[in-house]
Amino acid sequence: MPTKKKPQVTAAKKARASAETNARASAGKKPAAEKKPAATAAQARRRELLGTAAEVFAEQGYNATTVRKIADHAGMLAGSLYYHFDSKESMLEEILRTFLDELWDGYDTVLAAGHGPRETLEALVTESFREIDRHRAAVAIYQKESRQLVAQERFTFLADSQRKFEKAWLSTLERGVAARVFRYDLDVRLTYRFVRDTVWVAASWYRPGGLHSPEEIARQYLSMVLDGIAVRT
Amino acid sequence: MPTKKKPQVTAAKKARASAETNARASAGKKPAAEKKPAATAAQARRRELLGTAAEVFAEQGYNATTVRKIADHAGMLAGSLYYHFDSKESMLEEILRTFLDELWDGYDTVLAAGHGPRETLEALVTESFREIDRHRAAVAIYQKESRQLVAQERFTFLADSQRKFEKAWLSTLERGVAARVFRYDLDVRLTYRFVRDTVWVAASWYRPGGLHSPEEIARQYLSMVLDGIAVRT
Amino acid sequence: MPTKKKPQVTAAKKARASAETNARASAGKKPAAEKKPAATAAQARRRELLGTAAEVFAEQGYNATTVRKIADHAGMLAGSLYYHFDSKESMLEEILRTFLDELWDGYDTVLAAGHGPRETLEALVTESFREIDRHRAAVAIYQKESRQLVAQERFTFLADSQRKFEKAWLSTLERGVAARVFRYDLDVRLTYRFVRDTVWVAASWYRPGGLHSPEEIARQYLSMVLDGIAVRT
Amino acid sequence: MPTKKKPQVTAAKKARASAETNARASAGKKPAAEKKPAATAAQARRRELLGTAAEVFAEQGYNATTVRKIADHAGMLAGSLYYHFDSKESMLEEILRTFLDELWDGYDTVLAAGHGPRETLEALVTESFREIDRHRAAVAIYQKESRQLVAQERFTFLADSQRKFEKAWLSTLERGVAARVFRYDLDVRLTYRFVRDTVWVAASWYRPGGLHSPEEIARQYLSMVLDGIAVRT
DNA sequence: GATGAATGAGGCTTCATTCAT
DNA sequence: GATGAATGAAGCCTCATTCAT
Repeated sequence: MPTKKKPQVTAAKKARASAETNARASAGKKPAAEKKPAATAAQARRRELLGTAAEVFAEQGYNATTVRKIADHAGMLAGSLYYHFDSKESMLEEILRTFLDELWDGYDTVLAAGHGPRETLEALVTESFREIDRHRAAVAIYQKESRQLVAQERFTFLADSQRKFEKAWLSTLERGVAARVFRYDLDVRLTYRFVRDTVWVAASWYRPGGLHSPEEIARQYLSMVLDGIAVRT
Repeated sequence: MPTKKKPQVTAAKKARASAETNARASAGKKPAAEKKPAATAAQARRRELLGTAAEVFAEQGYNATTVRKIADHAGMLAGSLYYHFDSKESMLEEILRTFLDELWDGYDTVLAAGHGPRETLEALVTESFREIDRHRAAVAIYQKESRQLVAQERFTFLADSQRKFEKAWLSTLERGVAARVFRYDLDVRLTYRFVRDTVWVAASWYRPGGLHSPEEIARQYLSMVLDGIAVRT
Repeated sequence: MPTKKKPQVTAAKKARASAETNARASAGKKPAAEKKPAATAAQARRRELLGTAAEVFAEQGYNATTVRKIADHAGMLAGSLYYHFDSKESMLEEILRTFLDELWDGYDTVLAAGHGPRETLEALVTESFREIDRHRAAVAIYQKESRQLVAQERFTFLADSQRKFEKAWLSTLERGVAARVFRYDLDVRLTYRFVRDTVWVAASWYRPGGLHSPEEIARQYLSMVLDGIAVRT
Repeated sequence: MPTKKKPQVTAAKKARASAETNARASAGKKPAAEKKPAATAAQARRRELLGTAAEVFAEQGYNATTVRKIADHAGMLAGSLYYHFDSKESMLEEILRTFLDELWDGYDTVLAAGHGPRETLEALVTESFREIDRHRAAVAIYQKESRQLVAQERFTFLADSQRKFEKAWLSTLERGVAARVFRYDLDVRLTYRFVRDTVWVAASWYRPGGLHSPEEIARQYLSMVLDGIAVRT
């Protein structure tokens, strides 16, 4: 993986420029309207393509997904994707980054709310299922590929997120044990893995628009995780 | 596989013959005992190579694993693997088949024992962790790749196993609910997925020879699954 | 061939579309005439490459011809051929199919003309030498490889052609014997082989643009086949 | 094709030694008997293997024939063939040399007999069909592969033979034309090719032990070649 | 924005050949 | 004489990527 030499201003610039695009254009008042049609159209296409790519990555696995398959799904030729993106890998990166950004928006809000440990855990689980609902493909990709990816420089942000994630959960669990809200005899690290996996693996079978809303699934999961499946005697 | 005519036939034969070979070993005499060492050595090499391959597949993912990487780990050249196996895919198949065969040996014994639902569930979970202990790599591969593989004719045995698996678990859970051993308000299918994932995902982080024995991990998992992590109020 | 989804589809389509393309060219106007150049250019390239491939196959034998050799002759890299064709084998198939299609165009015309047996034989031989002139490489390939190829599903069309071919010749010879135009003491099958080989083997030494036109060679061959090389006594 | 460095005395020596072997062994009288059992057995095995190889080469083509296929037909493993022969190519060479040696034994006898041109031609054709009968596989191989092979140093003996062959036939034909035994209006080179091909291609369909003896087929071929297939008017 | 054609690296597989046993 | 295991070169094919149009 030699570092890129070609500027490739086109795609990369556009991506980052698009956010500011909103602000820029002729110093307008009502900032939301009029001015971004061009940039927004490009942005929309970009998002659309990333959605398609995510779907295919999730379905077939990143390595098994050829750029051609993505292009097919998007109704264009493989080469054309390179007008929009630097590389297959950069698509993957953007998909995962976008997902994690949104995930942490939600998590940070929850963690900042100052709930008790049980409420925090409930809120985190519920938030997680909401993310699965919104970013099913990205979550599935994350589950399957992140272990391999973290080793690459480009994807170290995954490791950062994982660390933050672990910290949030562990501290919540520890707070709960200390507060005698959670059982004192738990191996906290084991429990962490248990809850974490339990939640995220759901992305592998969850289909948005199914029978249960994310909140409902969260409720049931929480019921099992908190109270167990055995009848209380 | 009617196309090939390679020594694989020989090898495959040996593979199947090996069970008896081992059995006869203890029976001291010398009834044609001389020819086994060769067959057994071949068997051993085969198993060794499959073990290596499984390790690499689990580590890097099947698609991302090149035949050369496997060969490197085995200390030989890529082409040499083809003396022992038909293809990369056939290695994968044999790894998964061997694992599932052993898994079902254990499961079938449990299911045939006529335990009550809770004991059955406990025994299945314990058995599962034992399999994870013994076939960690194969389990990890199974987790990551089986969804893509089932579509291929060659791997339909995965689907068969999945069906059997689902049936065993669902019926155990249903028996438990009927017997009021498990909570009546559970969505059984959801619970099935919950328990299933809960157990198998462990393969992604479990390292044999670590602090906890499989039985101990099983006990803790069961404790969480059955009684929940919340303090009983 | 349901596996592939490559541009070959496009290419193949073009190939079939090309006949009409050529026809329309002379009709001066401009009814959507702009899109053809592309299609025709692709067609031309395809034909060019097949011609190159046929040359090399004929020269070195199909098996001994590496994809790289073809690419070298075409001034490109081996992998680039796969933009135009599915596989080495599919090139061979297209070469032979194209040849046989044209061959049967000619033969069918001859056979439908209602000539007497001697005239039919003369016309078939002449037509054959014309085909050798036009498709020298394909004929040579056909001679050398068809026996091995017919066994493959993909090349059963060769067997069909062979059957049709045999029927046409045998019936012509039989008609001739019945009409006392050909000697009654001939073993018809042996004669069939004799004439058939006599004609087609010429492809192995014939060089188009040489001293003799195909028609002239045909005349000499016919003279030998019909009247023998001995002086009449 | 780097020149061999390894002595490989074994196989090569044996082959050449075998002829003298007869003479050697304990200065015997009646030279034919007793003494060669060992050498002869080896010789026989060698011949047997070459026969097998020739069969497979003829059936599948030299390039498409793997050493393993030959070994399979011979009931041994691929590596074992290298005890008997230096290489796949040396097997091919020996097959062709043996065939050509015998062919020229026959031809030389015919040519030295001082027959007239027509009788010579008849004798050569008959002799050819006898060789086809005896060496069908070798003839078929020769037909299919010789063009590619002559370019290689090792197979220049093929070119020598071809030259001799052409000379023998051309001079016979020319003698015949001069003697007004053959038609004066023939293109002699064309006729040469015609007759040559006509005869040898028969190897591609001839099956020894069929309905017709080689002599009978020769008679029919000669009848066609000399007198033509048309009724004389 | 997109297409069509090509590149170049690399992947899986085959195969003639070697050699210790 | 033969086997079993391995080597190393080469073959076919795939795929991310580039670029002129």
